[in-house]
Amino acid sequence: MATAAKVEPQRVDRFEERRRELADAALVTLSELGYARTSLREIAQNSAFSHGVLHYYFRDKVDLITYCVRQYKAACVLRYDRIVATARTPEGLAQGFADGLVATLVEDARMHRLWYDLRSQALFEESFRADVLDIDATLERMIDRIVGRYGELRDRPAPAPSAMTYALFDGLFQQALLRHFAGSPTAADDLRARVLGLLDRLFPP
Amino acid sequence: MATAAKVEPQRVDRFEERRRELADAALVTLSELGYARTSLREIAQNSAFSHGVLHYYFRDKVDLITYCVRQYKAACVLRYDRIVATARTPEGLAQGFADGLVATLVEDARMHRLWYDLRSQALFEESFRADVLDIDATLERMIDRIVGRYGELRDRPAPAPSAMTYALFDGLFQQALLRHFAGSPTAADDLRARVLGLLDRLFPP
DNA sequence: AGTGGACCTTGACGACTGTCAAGGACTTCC
DNA sequence: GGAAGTCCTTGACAGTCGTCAAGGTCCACT
Repeated sequence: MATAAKVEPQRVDRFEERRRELADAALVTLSELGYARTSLREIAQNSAFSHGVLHYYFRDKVDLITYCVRQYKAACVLRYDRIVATARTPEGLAQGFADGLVATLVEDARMHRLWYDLRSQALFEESFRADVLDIDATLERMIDRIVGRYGELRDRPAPAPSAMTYALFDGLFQQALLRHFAGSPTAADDLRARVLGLLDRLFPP
Repeated sequence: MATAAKVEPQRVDRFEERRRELADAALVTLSELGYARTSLREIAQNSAFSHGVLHYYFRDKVDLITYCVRQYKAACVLRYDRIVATARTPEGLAQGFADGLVATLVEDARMHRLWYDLRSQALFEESFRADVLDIDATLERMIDRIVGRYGELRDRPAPAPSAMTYALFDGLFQQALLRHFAGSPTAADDLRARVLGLLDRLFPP
């Protein structure tokens, strides 16, 4: 039908747009309170709508949070691929990578504590596990692109499986995040130094 | 008084003993359900007592969980210090360390997912932060003793700040834990290989 | 024997949760 | 202009939560 072809996609777009809008609001609340203490009413209160609307756009709470996690992923990887694309020397890439992590630590601290919270939840609730593993794999590939490119610039092969490299950098970042929230003033600088140090160790002279 | 000197310590002991007993039961439930879904009634149901008794021995829920976290710490470090004490060669220490981590991964998986859960909570709730940081420091020192001893056996100085070494091994372990719960059959073997690989990189030839 | 205190259970409270049905407001189309 | 459908609000539901007070039971001591 002529009308269906015109109306349908528009409706879907508006529907999807609202979902994204609500998920954005939910992410703000979630990153503020954490998974355990975030209620649907609290999410709605930090949005322009009332609590009932959440069940109009999402099947249930798990559906909403799963959608949020997916949305979070999309915004997560963008920063670093630009660094990879623009770097011309290994030193420049290393600096850009370390600075990027530090910037993430400072600017997106709340969002990342939510990520670690949800990843911990995935250890208990199976409903989150698939999405969490998917995001984790995306982050792993991102780290792998950076480390791989760094190796290229220094004419070296990949030093270790990507899962291992990812785990190492993730460990550094997570510790820095904890220290950051604990009020340590050196958390950011320590992170930068350790990221550069780890890169050195992965590609010894 | 003669009676006070005899009765007081006994009462304190019984009181402390019950607290430990209840904390043990709480840890079982917590490691099963995670922080977000564990209620005081559920804890009591998995113990020999009713839910009201928890407020006889603990001020409130935070007091209980804080006590649990402290108790968890004590049991946490024992395994590895024995490994350090008995190892005579660097290869033996490395093997013992890697095997110990793998054993922890398999046997104490539930307990350790609780640890990561609570550490994530500490990023949100300030009431947990002090205890979590304390446990984290204890684990860091444990890793430092292992790596330091390994360096001794190979006549090398410490390769990095203990906080960095701890973060790296913790990253490896946490990834292995996620894979373990996701059902990956190679999680344990991968962890072993990566721990040994990381030790090698920390002390390059 | 009986009294005081430690220990534990029971039941209730107000608050909060996810979920959903009923219905109003508003737009779109015939 | 009225009908249909979209979008959102409101209010209620059945549970569950942490907390606490009232009151038991049991033991030790006088």
